[in-house]
Amino acid sequence: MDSVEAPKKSLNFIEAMVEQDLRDGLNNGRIQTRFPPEPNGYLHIGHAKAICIDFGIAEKYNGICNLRFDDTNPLKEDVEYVDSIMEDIQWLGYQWENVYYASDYFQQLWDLAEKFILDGKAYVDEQSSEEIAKQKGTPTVPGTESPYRNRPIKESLELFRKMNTGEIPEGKMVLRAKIDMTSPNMHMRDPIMYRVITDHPHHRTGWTWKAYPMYDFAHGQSDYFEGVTHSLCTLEFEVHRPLYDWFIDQFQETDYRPRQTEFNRLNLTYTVMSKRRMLQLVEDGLVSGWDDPRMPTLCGLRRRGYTPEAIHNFIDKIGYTKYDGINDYGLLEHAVRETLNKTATRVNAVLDPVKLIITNYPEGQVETLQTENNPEDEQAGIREILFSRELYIERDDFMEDAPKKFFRMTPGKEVRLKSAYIVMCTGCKKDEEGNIVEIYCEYDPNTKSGMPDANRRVKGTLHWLSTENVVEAEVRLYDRLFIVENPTADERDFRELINPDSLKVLTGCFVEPWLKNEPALSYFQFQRVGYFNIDPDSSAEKLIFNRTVSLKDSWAKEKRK
RNA sequence: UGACUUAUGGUGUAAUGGUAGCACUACAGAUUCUGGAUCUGUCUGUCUAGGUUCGAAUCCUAGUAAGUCAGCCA
Repeated sequence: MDSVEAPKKSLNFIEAMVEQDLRDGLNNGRIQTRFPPEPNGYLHIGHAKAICIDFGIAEKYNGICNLRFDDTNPLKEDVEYVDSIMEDIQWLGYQWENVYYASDYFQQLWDLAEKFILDGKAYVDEQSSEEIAKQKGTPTVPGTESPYRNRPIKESLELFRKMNTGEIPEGKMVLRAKIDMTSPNMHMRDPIMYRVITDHPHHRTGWTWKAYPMYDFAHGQSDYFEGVTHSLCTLEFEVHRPLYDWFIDQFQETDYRPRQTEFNRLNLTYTVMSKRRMLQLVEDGLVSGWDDPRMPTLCGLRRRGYTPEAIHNFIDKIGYTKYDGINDYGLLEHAVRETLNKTATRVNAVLDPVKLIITNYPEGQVETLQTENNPEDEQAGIREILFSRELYIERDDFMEDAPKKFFRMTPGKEVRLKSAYIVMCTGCKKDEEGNIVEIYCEYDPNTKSGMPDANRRVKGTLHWLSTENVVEAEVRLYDRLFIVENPTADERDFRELINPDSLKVLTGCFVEPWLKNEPALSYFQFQRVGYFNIDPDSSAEKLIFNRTVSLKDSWAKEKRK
């Protein structure tokens, strides 16, 4: 029988692996993932990619996903970030099964570390970090063993305990796994498991601990304690995997074990994604903060007008592979346009207003016209707009001497005023400097939208507002933050590569009056212009809109020719 | 010159030994009361060289190129 089912969307390699594991009956068919942020900064679109796979896999295969804060470095972490991270995850539409902290496992990790010492698999090294680094060798030169490597187990155990009492100053001792100093994998050359941090409290455990586990010892073991089956992370942890597996090999008690799988991180053109660089942008005042609408942070994108659906749409398009490429910023813009096109209410807004006078329209007359809220959505309904003799139109929509392909207002030509009448341009008035101050036209009363004559073919349609019925607004036009595709790869400092036009603030713009009562973050399509949302700093007294993304503009393209 | 990983149009991603497809971009055209959206079409691709096979983007070998790793960061 013929069927018209949509072709099955192919699985990405992680989904394929999970389905294979399920077929193999691995871990009794249990699927558990985790999203493990370090609470030391704000989440960005790259994290969103990780969140979507971590939570998405759990959701798709009836598993669970926990949120686990990887808080093993008290120097860098703060509660301040915990709340914003949770907010961003929920904004994306996900709910974790449990919230855990790596610091919840400090005792368990400690006991495990002692077991490693007792088993002769870890030792306390008293050398300086410089000495340890020197002995580590290089990728091409094998390392040499520490003189403390074969000290008595009892000695290591005593010293390890002292590392946690404050008796041992910072930097004087570390606990190291005893693996192989000649391994071609640097991470296997007796990696550090614990270091001492005495003069900084942990944001959750305070002064309880003086010895803190390193990522490699904390992360995999936390996965194991929690019962994670699929530990998904980005490509740079590939070389850590042998160590991840080695630790678990040493104490694994049943068939169960977590498996680490790496996927490509998200790189975006015209964007910097590293926490360090983003922090510099904030600290140098190059952006207004972490939630500056030009930032790739989730709070920045949210303020810019991106919706969770738009983010998901984008993440769906880019996929998960092991190839470390760079994604087009244009694809992100396409994703948000595609999403908002279906949902954004259309409104009239005139960003650069000039007065249009309909000379044959009765003075003082006001008509109430109807217009669609969204032609892409029949459910969206219609609303009323007021029409009168004097209107505002976009300065760009008039040219006194227009080229042939200019389909807008120019003397002697007809254009349609959206949802109103067809008008014929008759001229304009200029000031002494030649600036156009008024444009004149005559309307055809028989061409009101809905009337038979309104079906006349007219090339251009303009948006407009009645001068009687507008409210003023500030409009912030945002564009990509950098002028080069890959600021990180450029030899110049990335701060010199900032797009000087990434923000243009327009004042004296006009919008439909009802918009002043809409809540912050509401989003709209300014008809023929772009997608805009209401900035959180906006108020009924002072309306502020952010441009999320412009509409595609084939006239701009035509003009360039 | 070590280990690990990767290589499919300009970009991202499919094809799981059997017709190289999709999306974005670009470019045409149709259509349109948004120069938006929608629709149609066009351009452009399996890193190289060997091998296995009836058949290779896919498997093997070698090369080339790229990424990651030498924090008491994660």
